[in-house]
Amino acid sequence: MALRHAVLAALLEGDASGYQLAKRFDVGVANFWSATPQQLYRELDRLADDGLVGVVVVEQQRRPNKRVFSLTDAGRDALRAFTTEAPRPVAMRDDLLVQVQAVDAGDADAVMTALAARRERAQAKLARYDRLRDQMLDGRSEADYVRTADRIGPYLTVTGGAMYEQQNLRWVTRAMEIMAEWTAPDRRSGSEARTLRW
Amino acid sequence: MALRHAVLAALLEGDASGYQLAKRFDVGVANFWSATPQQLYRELDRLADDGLVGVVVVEQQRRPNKRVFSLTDAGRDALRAFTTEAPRPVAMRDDLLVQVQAVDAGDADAVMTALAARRERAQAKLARYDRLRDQMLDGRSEADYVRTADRIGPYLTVTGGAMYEQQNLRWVTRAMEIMAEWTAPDRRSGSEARTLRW
DNA sequence: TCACACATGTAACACGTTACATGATTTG
DNA sequence: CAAATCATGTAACGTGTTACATGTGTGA
Repeated sequence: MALRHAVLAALLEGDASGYQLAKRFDVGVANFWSATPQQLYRELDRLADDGLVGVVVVEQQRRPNKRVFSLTDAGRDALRAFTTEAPRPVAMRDDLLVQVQAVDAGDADAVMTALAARRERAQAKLARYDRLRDQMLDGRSEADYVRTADRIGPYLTVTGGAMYEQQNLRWVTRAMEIMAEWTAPDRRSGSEARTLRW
Repeated sequence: MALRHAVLAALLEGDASGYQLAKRFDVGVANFWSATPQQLYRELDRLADDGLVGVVVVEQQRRPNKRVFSLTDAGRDALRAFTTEAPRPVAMRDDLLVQVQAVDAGDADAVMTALAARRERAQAKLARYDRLRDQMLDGRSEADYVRTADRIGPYLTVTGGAMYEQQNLRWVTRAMEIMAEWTAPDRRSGSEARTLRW
């Protein structure tokens, strides 16, 4: 049940509607958890049922009404309790890794293209995280920030996100080099270069 | 449907029983995908139904019989086709990141403990991946390996795994330093050090 | 003798994805 | 005038987790 707590944690940043949360949890943006809008609407209803979040319907003249959610004391307690539980180990689940693993029996060119696409994504996310981090620092040095800011959680996760994407870039780059070397035409005789031995 | 293809990719390494695959896909060992035994049994049945894997029941005298699965030509085709599809972007889903994000409203000591545990895990996995990689290289340099080995997929994913764990170590270490600094007793007045301002 | 490895599975549930549906307003 | 944004949701399905059940053989 980590989605619950991810939602609660997101509400620490301020009250929000399902729609706003959906943006924070978008795969392309999320730096500590990602989820689809439907997951959020479902979970928010449950959280409200369980009294961990409060709901206020905000009537808007020119927009559909929105339900603005906020942490209740019970929600805050649940979140605190969550931080004391052993986090479950992360499971590797990346399609691209499966494609790379299977490249020997697959289409090397297609995998190369996928690696290049991943590289672009990583670069974009890295840039986004760096910007976010700079906004948080607001001119201060890290040491200074740590001494003066009122939250470190978001700073640590955004730093983690940036480091993760940097690592992604390094790996993708290296993998592409090795694959290029592997599929190089001088590597093995004639037509065997790209289509392998089965 | 990436589990399917992960299973097919695993069978490239050789025929295996559900039990053997379960070990390869174990969270603590897996370097390109992880899955529980139940997922595998379920998926293997489906793959067999769909003719992507073949089954041979091996009778054993002192052991329960086992069903040994192998790739069929159709399975190989499906795997190849999979390598040409756009991989879906990875979704961030790590309990520890949620805990870190929420540390400002949570138990900082407990999160520290969790970070330390993650550091140990990362170190262990890194050591495992390094060993695996050394076994593959078998004394050869990387350049040499790429020229002579008959598969690169597993080498690339194990390299990725190792790099990923190294990055994990770097982040955890840094996060712990920053958190230690943050929770340091001289930081803010008295009892406010660990329990925050709400 | 106790725990672990081998080997298989069922049932139930929780979580995540995809497709679809609705309808107003703002921006280009 | 079309597309994007705001704002909500349902239905159906696919994937992943947890708990349980069964039984033999090996090693400390």
